[in-house]
Amino acid sequence: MSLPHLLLGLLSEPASGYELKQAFDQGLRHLWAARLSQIYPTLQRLEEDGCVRSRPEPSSKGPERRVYRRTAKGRRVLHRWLEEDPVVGAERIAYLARLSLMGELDDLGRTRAYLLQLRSAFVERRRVLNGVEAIWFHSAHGFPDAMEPDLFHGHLTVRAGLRRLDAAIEWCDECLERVARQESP
Amino acid sequence: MSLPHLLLGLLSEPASGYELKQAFDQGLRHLWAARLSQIYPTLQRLEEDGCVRSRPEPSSKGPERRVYRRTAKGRRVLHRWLEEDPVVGAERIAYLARLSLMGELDDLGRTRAYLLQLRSAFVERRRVLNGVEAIWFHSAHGFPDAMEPDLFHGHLTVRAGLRRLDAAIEWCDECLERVARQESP
DNA sequence: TAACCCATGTAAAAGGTTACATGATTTC
DNA sequence: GAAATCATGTAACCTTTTACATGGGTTA
Repeated sequence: MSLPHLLLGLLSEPASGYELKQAFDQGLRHLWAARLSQIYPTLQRLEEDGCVRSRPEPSSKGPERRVYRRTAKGRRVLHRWLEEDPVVGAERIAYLARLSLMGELDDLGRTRAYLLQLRSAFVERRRVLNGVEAIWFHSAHGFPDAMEPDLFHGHLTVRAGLRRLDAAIEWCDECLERVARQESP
Repeated sequence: MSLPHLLLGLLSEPASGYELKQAFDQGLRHLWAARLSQIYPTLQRLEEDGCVRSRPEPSSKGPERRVYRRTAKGRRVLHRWLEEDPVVGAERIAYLARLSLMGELDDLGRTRAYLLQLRSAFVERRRVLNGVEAIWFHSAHGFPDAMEPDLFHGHLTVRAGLRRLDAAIEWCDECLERVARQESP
């Protein structure tokens, strides 16, 4: 749906497929995911379309790398995509879809266990994202009100992640209380 | 990834493909989406696998319907899926992924417009979900602490949606303030 | 010397969207 | 008479996952 555009966006600096995968895992991992087996063919297609150009370069460690650079056309395609209106309401939240059908089991103990697992996963993710924000705080000039555009926008989405996780954890607590009330009225 | 399981979950009552689509649009629309062109073949595959059985039935209005029923095997498959551990961290949030790359445009006016569009979309969705919760309140026996299992679990996910939307709207406001400070320091 | 990281890919299958095709009934 | 709703599907295409395949260099 947008992997080619995301790759173009990450190619503000020249990078290999392997590095782009790492950029996904570091910068976008709470927003999107991509496997190497998807990234490599997508880069090839972007090159066929003239949005990137690549050339092999020797690597300090390991085999030769293929380094991709954004072309003028790639930049135009990226900007056109960035200027589109936001798409809201297409999210899929598998763990909630499953929860909403768990009445079928008629086992509130199982529901409680599920909610507790969700809660600890959220707490762990919040811990990690807090660490990410701390790195931002130490490394970004002008934090928080005079940052470089790339860092500023990246930081906005980190804040979104933290707020979502806080909300998710509070929701888990609300649910656990309601399960308790439902179990022993 | 789980459409067959979601359809099995929605088939607590016999239903046609068309009705299952409506159930998606009403009950799961803030968690998952599915098109009719995906639902019909998936039901056929579930029937081949012995998880549902179908028979044609006359319709009061319009053409003949094909009504599906869950089999004992379908029930077992569903329960096994419902007992799996929750999968967290696979969500894809396209509008945030795009925002995180919008530094490329170097145009805070565009960022502000994007955030305002997001905000009003969230406000509208919250309005709709509040309506859904009001229907729950009026129609569910024992609301909120002695509800039927299906309704109870469905309501938990409505609460999740409302909390997320509240968090998303607050986040938009935080971002808009930061954009303003970034623009005129 | 084993495990891990670097680095690139291909192939098959599954999941999902868009477009096409058809036709009856009800409501305005 | 037109538009919306009811109702079922197929075909082509795109996206994503899973599994397979290869091999050099670094570190414990």
